Amino acid sequence: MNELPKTYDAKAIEPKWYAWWKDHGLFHSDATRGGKPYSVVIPPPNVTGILHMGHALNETIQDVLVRRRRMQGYNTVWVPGTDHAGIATQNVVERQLKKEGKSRWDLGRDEFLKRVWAWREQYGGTILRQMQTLGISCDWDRTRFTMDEGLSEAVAEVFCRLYDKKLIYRGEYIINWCPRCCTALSDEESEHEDEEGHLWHIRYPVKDGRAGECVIVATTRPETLLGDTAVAVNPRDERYARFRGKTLILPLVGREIPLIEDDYCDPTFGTGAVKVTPAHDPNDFEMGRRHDLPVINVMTDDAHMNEAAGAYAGLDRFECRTRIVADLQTQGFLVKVESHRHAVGHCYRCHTAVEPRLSPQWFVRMKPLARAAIEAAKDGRVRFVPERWTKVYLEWMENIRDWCISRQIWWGHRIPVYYCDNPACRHEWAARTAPAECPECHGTAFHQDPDVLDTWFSSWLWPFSTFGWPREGADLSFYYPTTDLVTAPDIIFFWVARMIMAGLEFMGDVPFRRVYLHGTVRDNQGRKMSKSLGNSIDPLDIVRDFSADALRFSLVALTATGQDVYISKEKFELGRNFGTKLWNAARFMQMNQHGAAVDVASPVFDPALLTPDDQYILAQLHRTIRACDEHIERCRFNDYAKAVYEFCWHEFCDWYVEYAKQPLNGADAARKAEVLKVMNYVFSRSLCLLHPIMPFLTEELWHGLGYTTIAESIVNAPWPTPLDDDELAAWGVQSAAVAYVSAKHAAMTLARNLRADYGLSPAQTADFVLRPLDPDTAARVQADRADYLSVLRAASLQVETSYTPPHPLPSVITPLGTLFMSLEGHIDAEAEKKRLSEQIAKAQADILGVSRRLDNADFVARAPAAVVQQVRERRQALEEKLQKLQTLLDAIP
RNA sequence: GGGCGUUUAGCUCAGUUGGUUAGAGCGCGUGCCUCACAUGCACGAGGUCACUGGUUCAAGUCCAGUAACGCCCACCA
Repeated sequence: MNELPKTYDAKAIEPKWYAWWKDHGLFHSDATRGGKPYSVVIPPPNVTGILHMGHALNETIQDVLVRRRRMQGYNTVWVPGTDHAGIATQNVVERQLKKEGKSRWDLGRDEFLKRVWAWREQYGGTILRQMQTLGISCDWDRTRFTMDEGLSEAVAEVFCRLYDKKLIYRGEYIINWCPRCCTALSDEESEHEDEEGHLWHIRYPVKDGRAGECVIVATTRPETLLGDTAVAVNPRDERYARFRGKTLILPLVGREIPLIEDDYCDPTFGTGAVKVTPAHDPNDFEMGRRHDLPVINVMTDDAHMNEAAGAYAGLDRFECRTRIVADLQTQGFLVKVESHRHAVGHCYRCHTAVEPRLSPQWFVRMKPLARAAIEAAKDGRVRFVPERWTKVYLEWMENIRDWCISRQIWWGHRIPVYYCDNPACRHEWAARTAPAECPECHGTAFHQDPDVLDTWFSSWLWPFSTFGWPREGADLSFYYPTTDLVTAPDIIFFWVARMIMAGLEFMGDVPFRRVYLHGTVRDNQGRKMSKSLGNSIDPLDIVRDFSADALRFSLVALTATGQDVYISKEKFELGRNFGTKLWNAARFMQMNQHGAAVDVASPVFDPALLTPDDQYILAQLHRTIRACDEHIERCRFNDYAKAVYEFCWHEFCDWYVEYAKQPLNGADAARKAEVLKVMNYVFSRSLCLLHPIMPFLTEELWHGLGYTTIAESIVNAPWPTPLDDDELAAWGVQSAAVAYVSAKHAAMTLARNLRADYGLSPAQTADFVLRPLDPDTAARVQADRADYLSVLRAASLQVETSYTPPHPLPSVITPLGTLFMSLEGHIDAEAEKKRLSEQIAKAQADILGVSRRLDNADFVARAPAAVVQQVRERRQALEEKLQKLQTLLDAIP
C-alpha cells in the first residue's frame, strides 16, 4: 500500500492502468469459458474518423454496461472495429492525390486501391487508439474491419444468397446521384434540406396553334427542360381540355413534344401543367414509362450538360440554369418567377446537391426482408429505449423502398457478379469466390461488375460477421445474438433497421435484444458539434485538461435518457471535482489507518459498536446499490451517476467522514477499528459502483487502499449486492438510524446557525450541550430572529418522534430541549403567546386539511394503502405537535 | 404535408406507475485557508412547473387544445 500523493495525476495514471489491463488480458473474452453471455458490438466508427464527443458518449455508455456485467460475472464480450466507409475514405485519399496533381484515374483501379490500403495502414488505427484513451474495455484481440477477409467473405455470401433468392436485382431507375463523388446514393444517403428556390413559369407554345397559344409550366429546375419529352396535365383539368392531343414546341430547343394526361398532375399546384423529363426526375420517369416517352439524359457524371444539351453542352448544371433562364427571358418564354421553398437532396458525405438521374444500378428488394423485422419489433424480441423509437422504426419499415446498393467508386466490396464476354453466351452470375471460368460456356473470358457495394452492405452484417459468420463456431453460437446495442438515432435506418433484417434473414434471430438510442451531443447553443462551425470540443482536449474519468463522468451525468446533451468545457469540472473529492477521501482514510490491514473482503460488524451514524451509512450504501442497479437496468445512466455522486460526496464524505473524525481521533481503539472497518467497507463498494463510469481513478484507489484482497483488479471485482432491511438488521443496522441521522442533521444545523449568528461559543453548542443563555443574548435572539424558536421546536419535535435509540446514545433530544428552554426563559410572554397561537392555528389548519382527506371516503377507499397510512401518520404527528404547542402556550403565565 | 421532442430556479437540466413541503449542478449571498479536499466546508436566497380547459379524492406528472423553439421523415413539378 503506497502512500497516495497529494494530487491525482490522471495524465500518468490513466495510461498506466490501461496498459496494465491490456497486459493482464482483463478485457479478453473466451466463448469456451461458458457462463452467462453478455455481448455487445461497437458501432464501428469510420476508419477515417477522429474521435468526437458523440463517440465519447456512445462508448462510455457501452463501457458502463459492459464493465458492470463483467463485474457481475457474465462472460462478457465487446467487439471493437472500424468501418471501411467507402465514399468517405475514397474521398480522403482522392484529396491526398489531388495535392499531388493526380486523380484516381491517373493511377488506375489497382494502384489506387493500394494507395487506400496504405493510407489505412498508416492512419486507420487512429480512432482506435483515441478510443483507448477513454478507457473503454473492448476485447482488442477481436478488432475487426469491415474489409477484413472474414467479413468480406460474409458480404459475398450474403450477396449471393440474396441474388439467388432474386432479392437482388439490377435495373435502370432514377437514383440519387452525387455529381461530386460521381456515384449513386441510397435514399437514406440523400439528406433533404429546405432551400429558398424559385418556381419559373415557362411558356410552351402549341404547335400550329393560334398566335401566342401556349401551355405554361412551372419548374424548379429549368435546365432540365433540355431533356423534356412531354408536358403533362391532369385529365380532369378543364383548363387544358382544349389542348388534348396537341403537340407542343419545347422552348429554346424547338423539339416537338406531346401533351399527355396523367393523374399524377396536381391541378392545384403551379399551373397544373408539368414538364416531363424522364431521365432526371423519378415521377417523370414513371410517367414516361406509362406513356412510353423517350428518355433523354442531358447531363454527364459530374453534372455538366452533355451533347444532348446542344448549345448548352459543357456547362455546369447551375451555370446552365442561369443561361437557360436568361435565354427564356430574352426570347419571351419566361412568364414569371416566384420564390419557392422546397426540399433539395444533398450528399451525406460531401453535401453537394444530389441530381436525380437515370442510371443502371443494383438494388435489394426490401419488403420481403422487412416483414420479419416488423414482427420482431412488434412482439418485443427487439426493444427500443426510449420506446418512442419503435414507432419511427416501424414507420420506415412499413414504407420501405428498395435499397440501391451499388456505388461507382473503387474502395469497397466489389460486386461479386460476373459477365461472360463470349458473345454467344453473355451469361451473368454471382460467385462467392473469384471464378476460373464461365459456368455456362466454360469460357475464360469474363469480367466482374466494376461497381462496389454500399458501405452499409457490410455494416448490416456486423453483429454476426464479427463472430465468424458464415463459418460456424463457438463465438457465433455463444455470443449471438448480442445483448445490447448502443447508438445514436441518426443511423437507425442506415444501420439498426438493416441489421435487424439481416440478423433475422441470415441468422434466424434478432441481432440484439435491446437498442439504446442516446441523444446527440450539442454545443451550448444547441447546435450540432461540427468542424465547420468551429464549435466542437475535442474529447482528447478534455482528457488532457481534466481526465478521461472526468470526461466520462460528466457526459454520463449530464445525459438524460435519450435526450440531447448540451456541452461546454466548464461542464467537465463536475467530473474532475468529483474525482478530486474521492481522491482526498481516500487519502484521509489512508492517513488514519497507518498502513494497518483492514478486512474489506468480508467484514463482520459488531452490533454493539455500531452507532446510528455507522448504521446510517451502511443503510444508505445499500440503498444506493439498489438504486444504481435499477437505473442501469433502465438505461437511466444520469440517475445512476448522480446516485453514486450524491452518496459518495454528500453522505460519505460530508457526513460520515466528518462524523468519523471524532472516533478516529479518540482513545477508544475498538470504536476506531470499527469505524475504519465501516469506512473501508463502504468505500470499497462505492468504488465498485463507480468503476463502470470512472475506471481509472477507481483502479488506482483500489490498489492504493489495498482492496486487492477482494480482487486483483477492480475490473474483476464483484459488483455489490444490495441487502434488504432484514439482512441489514442482522448486521445490527436499524432502519430507524436513517431517521435519527436526518433529525440530528437538522439539529446540528440549528446549533451552528445559532453559534454563527449570535456568537455563542463552541462550548455552548459542542455536542449540542447548551448552557443556559445569558439574558442579553437571549434577548438579542428574540429581537433579531424570533423565528428560530419555532424552527427549534419543529426540530426538537422531529428528533423526539422519529427515533427510538436501540441502545444508549449521545442524546440529541436533551441538549436541544435545554437550548429551547434556555431561550424560552427569556422571551416576551405576550409576543410568544401570539407566536404560539399562530403556530397552533397553522397546525390546526394543517390538521383540518389532512383530516379532510382522511374523512373523504373516496380517498381512503381508492388511494393506495401506503399513501393513506402516510397521511394518517402525518395527522398524528401534527396532532402531537399541536398538543405540545398547546402545552407550551399553557405554560406561559 | 406527416411524425416526434422540448418548455420546471438567473443558466444548464433531473423529476419513474399521478400521492406528504417540486430537486441537482453551475451561478449568486453570508461565514470559513477547521490538521482529506478552497477542484473545498457550512449556511442561505431564488420556482404562478409555457398557456387554456378537462379527468381525478389528489396533476409538474394523465387527456384535449394553444403558443414558441428544435429534430426526423416526405418523389407536388
